[in-house]
Amino acid sequence: MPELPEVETIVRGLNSMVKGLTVQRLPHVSPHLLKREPQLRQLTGDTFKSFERRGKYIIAFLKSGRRLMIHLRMSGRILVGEDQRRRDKHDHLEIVFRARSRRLVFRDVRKFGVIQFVRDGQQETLNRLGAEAPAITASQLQALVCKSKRHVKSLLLDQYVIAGLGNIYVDESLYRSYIHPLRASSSLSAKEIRALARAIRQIMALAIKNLGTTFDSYSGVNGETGRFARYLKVYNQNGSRCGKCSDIIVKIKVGGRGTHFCPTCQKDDCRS
DNA sequence: ATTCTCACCTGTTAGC
DNA sequence: TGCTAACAGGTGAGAA
Repeated sequence: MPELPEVETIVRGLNSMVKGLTVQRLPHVSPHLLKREPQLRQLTGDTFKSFERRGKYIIAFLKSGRRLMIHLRMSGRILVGEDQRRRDKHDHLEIVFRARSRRLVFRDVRKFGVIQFVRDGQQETLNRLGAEAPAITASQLQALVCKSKRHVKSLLLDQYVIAGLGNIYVDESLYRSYIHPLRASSSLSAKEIRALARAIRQIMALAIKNLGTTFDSYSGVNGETGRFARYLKVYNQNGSRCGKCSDIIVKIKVGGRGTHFCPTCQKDDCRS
């Protein structure tokens, strides 16, 4: 579910609502989270100093010196509110803080989300992540793209190439730069690479400014929904008309992911 | 070595 | 209307 702009919105919300709070108790921790992180209950008594984002990861810095790493995957959400709401069947972690009876809930319908302390293995994963999508430059992208024959869509989804892009923003970036999703990465011209890098930066900036994209379930920590859906040109727009050429937006599968594009604006005639 | 496919889990929706 | 299959914002293990 959440891509970089959504995670960025959540991290900002955590820094405004949870920073400085001390964990009083954990009224609820699901077994599947404890299986991944048996020491999760050690959060009790610790204090959240600050939150940062790296790619789609949330990193919480704790007073004890440890760091907690959260990945929301497809359906994970973090909600912060008063400590008296009813527990949802998909709530897997509840944190009650000492001050102001504030409560944090980790909710995740599909249970793909991961919460664990940062150890060597997790640090290695963070180290290997690619450049941050909102800051990607044409020369960085050039170096990444030229070595691979993979479909450009699949390459852009690879977090170890560029960190933060997901299915929505890859489709939107390719549309904005007139590139067909099935193009071989190494076939992109210098001009196309410049356009793509610029599109990625612009779309990330606009999406962050609009608090991300909400279709149904995503929201920030206070429940506020993202407004970027109104700017979508191709994602989920199959069947409607392209805003540039009036052709019909189509949907295909690339690397197992639904992929939306304009067959006229994003020509596939030079795939290799 | 790089790249592709599938499983992970639950809910919703499209199609018969 | 009801059943079933396919699909969903992501990623990693194992196969090719």
